[in-house]
Amino acid sequence: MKNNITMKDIADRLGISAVTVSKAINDKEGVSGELKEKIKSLALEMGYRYNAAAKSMKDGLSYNIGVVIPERFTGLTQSFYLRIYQQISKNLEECGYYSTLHILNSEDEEQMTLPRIYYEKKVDGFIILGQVSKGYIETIQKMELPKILLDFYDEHADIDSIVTDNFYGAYEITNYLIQQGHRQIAYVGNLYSTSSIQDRFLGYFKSLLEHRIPLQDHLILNDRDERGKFIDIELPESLPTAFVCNCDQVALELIFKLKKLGCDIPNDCSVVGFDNDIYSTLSEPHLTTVEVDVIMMAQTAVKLMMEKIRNPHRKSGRILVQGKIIYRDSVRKL
Amino acid sequence: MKNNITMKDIADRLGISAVTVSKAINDKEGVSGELKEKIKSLALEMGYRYNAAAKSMKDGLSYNIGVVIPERFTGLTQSFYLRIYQQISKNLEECGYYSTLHILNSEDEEQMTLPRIYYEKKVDGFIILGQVSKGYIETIQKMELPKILLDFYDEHADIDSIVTDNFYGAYEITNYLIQQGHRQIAYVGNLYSTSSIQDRFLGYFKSLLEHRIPLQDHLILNDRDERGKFIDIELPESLPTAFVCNCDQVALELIFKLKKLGCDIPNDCSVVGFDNDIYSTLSEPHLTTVEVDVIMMAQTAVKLMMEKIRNPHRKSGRILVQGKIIYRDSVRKL
DNA sequence: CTGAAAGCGCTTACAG
DNA sequence: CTGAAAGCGCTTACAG
Repeated sequence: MKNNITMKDIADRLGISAVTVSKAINDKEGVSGELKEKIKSLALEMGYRYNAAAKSMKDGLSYNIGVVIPERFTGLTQSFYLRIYQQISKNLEECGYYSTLHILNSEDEEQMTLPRIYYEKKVDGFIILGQVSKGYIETIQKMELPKILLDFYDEHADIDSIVTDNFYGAYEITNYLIQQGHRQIAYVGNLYSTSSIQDRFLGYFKSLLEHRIPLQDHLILNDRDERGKFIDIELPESLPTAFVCNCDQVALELIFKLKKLGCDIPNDCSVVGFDNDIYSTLSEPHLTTVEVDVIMMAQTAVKLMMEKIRNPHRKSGRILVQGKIIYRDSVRKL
Repeated sequence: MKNNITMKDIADRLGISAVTVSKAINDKEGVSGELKEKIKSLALEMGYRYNAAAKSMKDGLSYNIGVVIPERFTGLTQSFYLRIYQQISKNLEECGYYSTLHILNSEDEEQMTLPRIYYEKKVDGFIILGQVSKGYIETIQKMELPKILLDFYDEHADIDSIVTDNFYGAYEITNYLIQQGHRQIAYVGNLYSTSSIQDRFLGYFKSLLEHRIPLQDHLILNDRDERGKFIDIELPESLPTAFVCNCDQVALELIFKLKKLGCDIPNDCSVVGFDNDIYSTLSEPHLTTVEVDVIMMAQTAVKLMMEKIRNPHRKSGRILVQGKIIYRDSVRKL
C-alpha cells in the first residue's frame, strides 16, 4: 500500500522518537499532555493508521476469535447460529477484538481437520457454536487455546460451555400446559440427535413426573433422523391435547400437518415451541414458546472468552442462560 | 502462549538456518527435497504453527477482508445477508483469506464512522453488503483499499459493485404472468426505499410497456417506509389478478392478508415474489419467485476482491448476477 | 542448495 | 518526560 504512514514518520516530522509517538497514541504514561495532543492531531492529519500486525507480533496475540459453526446448522432455514454469531461479533468489537467465522464442513469434522486459522495463529481462542462430533471435540481439546462450547456441551470434555437452560425452559412450559388443564401431552423431537433436544425432553419429563403424569412412549414423536435431517412426523392414533415441540420450526411443521388433518389450533390441539425464532410468528395462531436469549448467550460467551484470554486457567464449567416463556395464541385452557 | 515454536527452533534442532526452514514450509525453491521433507515432518512433530502476524507485517497485508452489513438488514426475519456472508467467508478461506464481519449500526452510518478494523489495518479490503447511505459511501470511497458494493450500487460512486439482475428478473417474471393471461398486475414495494426495489419495479414496468399494458398508479402498492420498516399494505378497491412483490417476505405477508379477505391463492389472485428465500416455502401455496443466486454472488465478490488486491487498478464496474425463475404454485393460468 | 543480514512497525524495559 | 536498544517471527535479496 502506498499511503503507509508509520509512527516513525510522525516522530520524524516532530523531531521526536517513535517510542514517544507510541506512548501518545496508546494513551500511555510518559508523554506530556501537550506533546501527546500534538502527536495525535498530526497522526490524524497524516492519515496515520495503526498497524495491528506489529502489535500482534510483539505480544503474540491476534486479537481475533474464531467462531466455528458446523455447516449443517447454517442452511436456508437456520439463521439461529448466524444471529448469535452476529451478536458475538458485535460484542467482541466492543472489547477491541474481532471475529472470524469458520464454517465447519462435515468432511473436516469427520477427519478432524482443525481450521486453518488455528495453524496460522490467526485467532486467540475459539467459540464452537453448535454441536460437533465427540471426535472433533477431542481434537479441539488438544489446542492450547481458550475455547468455549456454545449452545451445547459434552460431558466427557471439560471444555467450558454456555447453553440455554433447555431443561428448565421445557420444564416451565410443560408446567404451563398442565396448569392449563392438559394431561395428554406429547413431546416432539429425536432424543438422540442433540443434547438440546434431549435436555428439553428431560425438562418435559420432570414436569410430568412432578404432576404424576405417566410418560407414554407413543407420545414421544420423532422429528428428524440422527444426522438432523427432518422427517415426516408420525402422529399417534389418538391425538394428545397438547404438543411440546423441541423447536419452533418443528412446531410450525406440526401445525401445518395438524391443520391438514382438519385439526384446529388451539381449539383441538395446543402446540408450544422452543426458541422464539422466526418460525414462531409464521403460523396461525402464533406460537407460545420459550425464548432463547441470544443477546445474553453471545454476551456471556464473549465475556468468558476475554477472561480466559487474560487468565488461561479460568474455568467456568457449564453456564446456563435462562430463557423465558413468550405467551401467544397456540395454547388453549381446557 | 507457552508452546511457542518458531522456525528458528526447528532450524536449531536441525542445525540449519531459519531461512531454509521458511523456504521448506512455504514450498519455495532453494531447498533439497530431502531436507524439505525432514523439516516438514519435524515441524509437524514439534507442533509448529505458522505465525501469520509476522508475514502480515512483512508484506503489509492482513489476509483479512472486512464485510460490512448495515444492522437494519440483520433482524430476526432477515437472514439473507448473513447467508451471503457465510458464503463469502467460505470462498475467502479457499483463497487463504479470512473474513471479519462488521455490523454497521445506524449511528456510525450517520456519523460516517469507519469500522475500527480499517484504522487498525486489520483488513486488506472491504465488501459492503447492503445499501448504505450516500454519505457513508463517500466516506468509504476515501479509503485507499479495494472495496466492493454487494447487492446494491450507487451511480455517483465509481466503486465496483455486484448486484442481482433485479431488472431482468422482475422483467422475466412479469412476462411470465402476462403469458399466463394476466393483465391487471400490481407491483408491491416502496420505489424510494432501495435501488433493488426500484430496479425490480422498472423490470416490471418494461414488461408492461412491451405488452402495451398501461402502468396504473393505483396498482403500485407501498410495503414499507423509506427507512425500510414494513407497513400495512393498502390494497386497491378492485383487486388485480396478479401481484409482483419485490421480495418473498412481502409476498408472504400479502398472501396472509389476501387470505384473510377470503381470497384464494392462486385461484382468485396470483402472487409472485423475489429472492427465493425462506419465506417462499412458508406460504400455502408455495411461491413462484425469482431465485437470487447467493452462491454466485459471494463467489463473484471474492474473486473480484482477490483480483483487486493483486491489482488495485482493476475495475469491474457493475456486475450483474443473473437470477432464475422458480416455478411453484402461486400463479394461475387465466 | 544454503544462509547472514536487514527490515517489516511496533513495544518493552531500561537509562537518562 | 523522553528515547536508544533490542526483540517479536518471518521473508527478501543477495552472497557463497
